[in-house]
Amino acid sequence: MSNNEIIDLHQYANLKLPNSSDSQKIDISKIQYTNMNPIYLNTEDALHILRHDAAHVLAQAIQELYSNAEFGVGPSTETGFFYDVKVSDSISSDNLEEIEAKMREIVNQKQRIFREVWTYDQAYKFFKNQKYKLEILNGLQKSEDIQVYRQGNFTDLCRGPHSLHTGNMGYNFKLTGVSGVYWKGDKNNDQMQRIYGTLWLTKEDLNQHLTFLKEANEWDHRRLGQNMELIHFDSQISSGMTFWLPQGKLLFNLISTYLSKLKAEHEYQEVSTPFLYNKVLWEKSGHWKLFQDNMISFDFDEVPCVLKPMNCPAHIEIFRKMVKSYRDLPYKLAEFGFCHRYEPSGSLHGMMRTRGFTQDDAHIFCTANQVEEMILSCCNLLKQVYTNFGFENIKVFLSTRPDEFAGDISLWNQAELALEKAAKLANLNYTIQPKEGAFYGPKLEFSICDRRKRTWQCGTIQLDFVLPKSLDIGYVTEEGEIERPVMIHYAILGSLERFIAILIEHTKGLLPLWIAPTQIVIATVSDEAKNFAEKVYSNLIKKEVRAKFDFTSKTLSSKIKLYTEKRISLLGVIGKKEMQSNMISIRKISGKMYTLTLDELVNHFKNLGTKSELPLE
RNA sequence: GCCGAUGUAGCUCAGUUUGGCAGAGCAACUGAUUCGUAAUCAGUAGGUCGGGUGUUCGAUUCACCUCAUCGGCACCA
Repeated sequence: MSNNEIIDLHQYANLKLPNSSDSQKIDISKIQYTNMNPIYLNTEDALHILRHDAAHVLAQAIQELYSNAEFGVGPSTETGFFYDVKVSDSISSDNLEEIEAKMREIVNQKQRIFREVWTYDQAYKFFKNQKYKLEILNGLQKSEDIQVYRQGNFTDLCRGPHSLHTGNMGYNFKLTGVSGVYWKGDKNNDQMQRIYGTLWLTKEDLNQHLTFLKEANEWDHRRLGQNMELIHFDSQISSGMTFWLPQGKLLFNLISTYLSKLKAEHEYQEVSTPFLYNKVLWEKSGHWKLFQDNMISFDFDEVPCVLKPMNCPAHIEIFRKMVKSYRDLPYKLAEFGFCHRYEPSGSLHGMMRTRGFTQDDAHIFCTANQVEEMILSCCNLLKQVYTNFGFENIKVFLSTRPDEFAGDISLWNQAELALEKAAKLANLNYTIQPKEGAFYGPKLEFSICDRRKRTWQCGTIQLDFVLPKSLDIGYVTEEGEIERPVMIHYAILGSLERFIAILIEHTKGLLPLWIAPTQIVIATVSDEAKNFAEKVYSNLIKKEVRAKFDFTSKTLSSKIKLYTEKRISLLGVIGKKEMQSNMISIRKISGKMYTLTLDELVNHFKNLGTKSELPLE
């Protein structure tokens, strides 16, 4: 065995170890092993083992520093590791340095990591003061061998694998944070603290990751949206709500107009419905029972009222008024509906999670026979929109029946099958999320990641056999019978606020030109160019190019800096040179330069379509 | 809602350790400058130090409460 092999041979070889009432200290050098692939230090394969080592070293350090620490679980993660602990005085982020120093000490000591196999009773006795470890033991069979790993004074119930000593994990790690968690993720359980760390094979990888975290801050939509003068938040006067500044509202309108047009092409009819409703409606629909904590409600004129958290019951109301016969189906409604939800304070997050947001909502009322075709067309339209916005990597989830649901199971099964079939026909690469569906039906969810790689649900297609029944709507069939329509809830972007936030983060503020609220700024080099610049600007405006101007006496350099910070893609520079040649110098934010006539420039904008870039090349 | 951190000028942030007149840069405003691809110069103005209560001769600073934000957790029709 070479020195830099770190494989935990027992784990990988699946060796049969003797049952014994005594703990077995296994010395690897005495084990015969064949047919095993060794894992070497400094390989990707080793990384998750080393991160798991780091979790144990973290726990060991905490055990030494906090005598009364109780431990939960401590796995490796995609970028590092964490350990859940409970100590009598809580651990603050100020304590991390001290813990990290202790960890480095343990790494330095290269403590041998032993794998041991105990009996259930032995383990039970050993962990008698470790409440959470005992709970884990309770979940195991009494006849099972219990595997533990031990290094120094620290022994942990663990499936492994681990490397051979605490030195292998190296020093390329950093504790990154502390957060509160519930034991087993259940809010009814004890509150514990999770200490997070990140660990990499090389110093460069570590620094790269830390830089990534730092840069994620820079491209945060809250910061960028403010620099770009799109949005404003004032949490003291309206927490969890967006103030759209003029440029932001323009962006919002450009996106919603694009969607309106597209939906009209697909025979959706746009409607607008009230914000405020009598609570009775939501009691009937079933929402009140399940979501009253998240609905904003109050008495108004002595009537119990609710601000709509969604648009479906309102669209059902329109269906009731407008649709009588099977001839009217499928009936497709669309609305940019502003919804209010009382989101928990800790979940608010810029425009990603707000208490007031605009759903690009749509509902299709159809017959059972039309369902598949409708869902398929929903999937295809959705794909087209995401592609136009430049999102290629969207995550698709199929969420199935939750424990708390309405309606009967056979309808649910039918609905889940229909969604799955359509997803396959649309070539969607989806993952099933068991029990994550809405109470009234299963759903396809379309999620995108933000700059920090957090996933946010945007689009959704939900099948619903329940609301048409609870709110009692029907249509007359060919045979003259009354039948309930099937309802499909359909949002392409989901919340416009959330989608725009993600778009800002993805593009680092460089919005695709076809929806950039300001497409170009015309800037003068000096006052003598002002007349020509004015002419250029007014011509662009006449041709509906979203241009702005800057004829101030600031230097060109300072203008470039200013509009780079505002994330304006194109700067039209006009000075003496341009005046004389009757040309416009275009500077892309990247620094690339072009010289065009006014007509050429206008034509480029005219031919833009939904392309992100001007075809300047 | 929970754990931890944070809240000072429009924005980014010092100052609080040890209580004693509220600080800087950028932005804004005024004036000068007419400049060629990421910051021209000078001047002026701008803050109840998130809010409340307490301790104190005196609180931005200390204590308690509260609101909000950030990183996570939980929740997300």
